[in-house]
Amino acid sequence: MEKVYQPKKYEEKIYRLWEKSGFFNPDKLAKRKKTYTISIPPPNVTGSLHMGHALNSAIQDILIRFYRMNGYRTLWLPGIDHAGIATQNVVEKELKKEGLTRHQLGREKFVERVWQWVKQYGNLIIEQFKKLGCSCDWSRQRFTLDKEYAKAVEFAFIHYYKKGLIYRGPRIVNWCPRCETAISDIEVKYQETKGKLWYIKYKFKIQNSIVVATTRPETMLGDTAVAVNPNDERYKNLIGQKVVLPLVNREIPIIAHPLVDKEFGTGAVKVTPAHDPIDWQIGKEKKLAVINVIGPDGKMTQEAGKYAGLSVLKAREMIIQDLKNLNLLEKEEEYTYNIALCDRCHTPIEPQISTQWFLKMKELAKPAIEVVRKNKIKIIPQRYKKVYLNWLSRVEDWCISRQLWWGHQLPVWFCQNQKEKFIVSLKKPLKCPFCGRCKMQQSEEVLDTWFSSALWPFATLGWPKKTKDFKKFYPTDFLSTAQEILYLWVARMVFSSLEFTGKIPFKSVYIHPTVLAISGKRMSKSLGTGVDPLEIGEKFGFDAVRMGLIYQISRDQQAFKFDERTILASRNFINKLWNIARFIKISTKKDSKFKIQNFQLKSLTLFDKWILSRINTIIDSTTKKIKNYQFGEAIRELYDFIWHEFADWYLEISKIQMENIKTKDSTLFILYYSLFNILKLLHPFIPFVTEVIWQQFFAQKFLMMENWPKINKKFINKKVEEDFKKIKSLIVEIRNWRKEKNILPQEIIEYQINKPEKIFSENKEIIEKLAKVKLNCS
RNA sequence: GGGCUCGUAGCUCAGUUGGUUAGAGCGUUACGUUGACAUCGUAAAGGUCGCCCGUUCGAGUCGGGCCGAGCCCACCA
Repeated sequence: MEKVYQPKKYEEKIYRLWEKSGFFNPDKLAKRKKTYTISIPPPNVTGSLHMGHALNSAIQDILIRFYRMNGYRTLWLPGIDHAGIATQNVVEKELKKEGLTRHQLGREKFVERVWQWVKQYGNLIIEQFKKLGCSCDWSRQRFTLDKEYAKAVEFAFIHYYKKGLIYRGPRIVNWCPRCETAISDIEVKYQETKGKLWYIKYKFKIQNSIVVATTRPETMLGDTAVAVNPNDERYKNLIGQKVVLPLVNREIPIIAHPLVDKEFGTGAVKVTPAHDPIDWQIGKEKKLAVINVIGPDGKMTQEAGKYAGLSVLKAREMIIQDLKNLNLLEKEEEYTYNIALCDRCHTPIEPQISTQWFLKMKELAKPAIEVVRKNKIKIIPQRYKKVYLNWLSRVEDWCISRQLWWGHQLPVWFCQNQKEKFIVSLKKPLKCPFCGRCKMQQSEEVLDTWFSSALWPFATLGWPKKTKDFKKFYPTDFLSTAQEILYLWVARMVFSSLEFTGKIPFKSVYIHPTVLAISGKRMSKSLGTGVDPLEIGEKFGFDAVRMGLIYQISRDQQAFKFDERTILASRNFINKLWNIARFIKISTKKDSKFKIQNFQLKSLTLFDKWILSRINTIIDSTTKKIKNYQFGEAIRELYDFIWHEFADWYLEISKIQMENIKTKDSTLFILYYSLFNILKLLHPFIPFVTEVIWQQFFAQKFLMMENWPKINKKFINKKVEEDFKKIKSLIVEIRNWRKEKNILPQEIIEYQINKPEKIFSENKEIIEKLAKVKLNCS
């Protein structure tokens, strides 16, 4: 064994050995009865390992390794998400470098390109998981667009449709007039912009007027109401009356709606259901007409009358001028607001009405609420339970269609002659049931990525087929994830699972803390605040990355600032562990007659009894802490114990005890006993180095497959621990005395222990020697 | 705007039912290459536990208020 542990020399080698052993695969553990299953939250295929992944996979691997050592048949099922929008964007950017757009390529060719990209780069993150030591069963790896998985997705869609839970209808979407596509909320970026707020008079038929404030006067052409807050005293008596829309001369009603803010502008707001999400919602509730005045190309439509064909900005200019001329513009103010931009091309978003597919949520949400309310699924930390329940209890219907090319195409077939007629079917119908002659065409749309990942925990096990895996490993035991996808993903898995399997998808959900930059800001590439776990791993080893991250989490915290110094501290600790093992190995070599198997516990010293008691206490608390998901607490306790009790004290004591023939063998035995238990306790946290050390002692065996230590209660002895504390303070006393008298360590001048306790007199020799060891300053 | 979290040593953080002298790592200072380890050891300096009020024999810990930092969600005419 070298003086310094070199992770680079061992980590890859050990991982290959593990993989070769086959023990990541539960089929190799078939004799075991109890199972423990985790489905990995599938990273995006475009993804690269970031701190969140590193932390999350460390957590999952700790549990998998812990339960594997506890005799469970463990399955950690890995996989990757096709991540619709994200992936499509990446490939589009690639194309752009070649001067191509996806439209030039055509759908089929484009999708082919994406697959190529996936094959080339899609496995990068998997390799990175391996670097971290994740003991996933790679033979069961899944991708959300695999053929089998795609079937499950279509099956789910058809099931919902047949049950009447899926419907088609108009909805307002974020529309990018440059890309000419609807984009998702995630793709919309908000940017603070200085603009103007215009106050426009809408006149009543006879006299007076009501003034509305807007940043987008051009949309007024599509106004179908003016809304005020129902509790606004100023306008109460106007509700129900009509005003004349300027320039257009259409009569529109004044309505009341709680979404209107009394404080904003004049407290009266124009309602344009066709071009604003909130207005759309108000319009839906109040059954207002929807008038489209801006087309998909960003130009004014025929409905805009004399402004038709103008760009939005040009129309705005003219309208302001016209209003001024009519003396209908009361005033204009400087105003700063968040403008919605397309993430890709920075064009302002034009909300547009389009036809989309929806999943009715009300009925599905009910059981998903129940299982969490009744703690059938436990959410940790508990406070997220409220967040989950809150969201589900007022969830709206889920828009599941996306106008993208990369994803699961809807299993919906349209008649070519009667464009609005369609059937829902797994296979392409041979004959069109509507016109009887056309070749039916599949819907061009794809499903929201989350629709497929909602099926993840069971679809990865072969559902809807009743596979052996599904029967054996479902429901899964544990899901660990980041807080921001509690609704996007977790809630959706819960109701999907209840609907399709009748079971909960997992027993516990653990929301891990967010890893922030040391500045306290979110880690993000675009902010330049990201820290790359791979770089740090190359520098300090991946055990250290795992341990350093875990070291920083505690109880119910929601975030922590990533501190590289904990990785350094972990690296140092790992080296300390290495040298503890090295010391024990060297000590054994000196005594070639020693055989651990032959040894029996007898004639133990106080110090032996003390460390035995401590180790068994630690076994107990580490076990409990891992079971309770207190990973940070567990590793911090192990760190303190191993360094500051076992190494600082027992190892020093053992050197003295091994000089004495009477205590030599028992001391060596205790050293072994301690080391082996320590290695086992640490293995889930730092699997590589513990395995490397283990193999220094047992070349043919895997620590990964060893039994988790069992607490031996008869070793726990509080009296001994108390006695040891007393001895410790006596040693400090002696040390200080020697220091005062300026006695060098090698000088044999004895301290007169003038205390009557037996433990002092009985251990006089060791105490005095220890005091010398601890006195190493001049 | 809604929800949530945090404020303890120069920095990053522990401190589980309120109870002696508030801990660790890094950093700083001094000393030390003692056969496991300098990725180490021994020690030292460094804290009115954000501020105010309350409950209590007793508060870093419980309650209320204030100030400050940040996370998540929603996104505003």
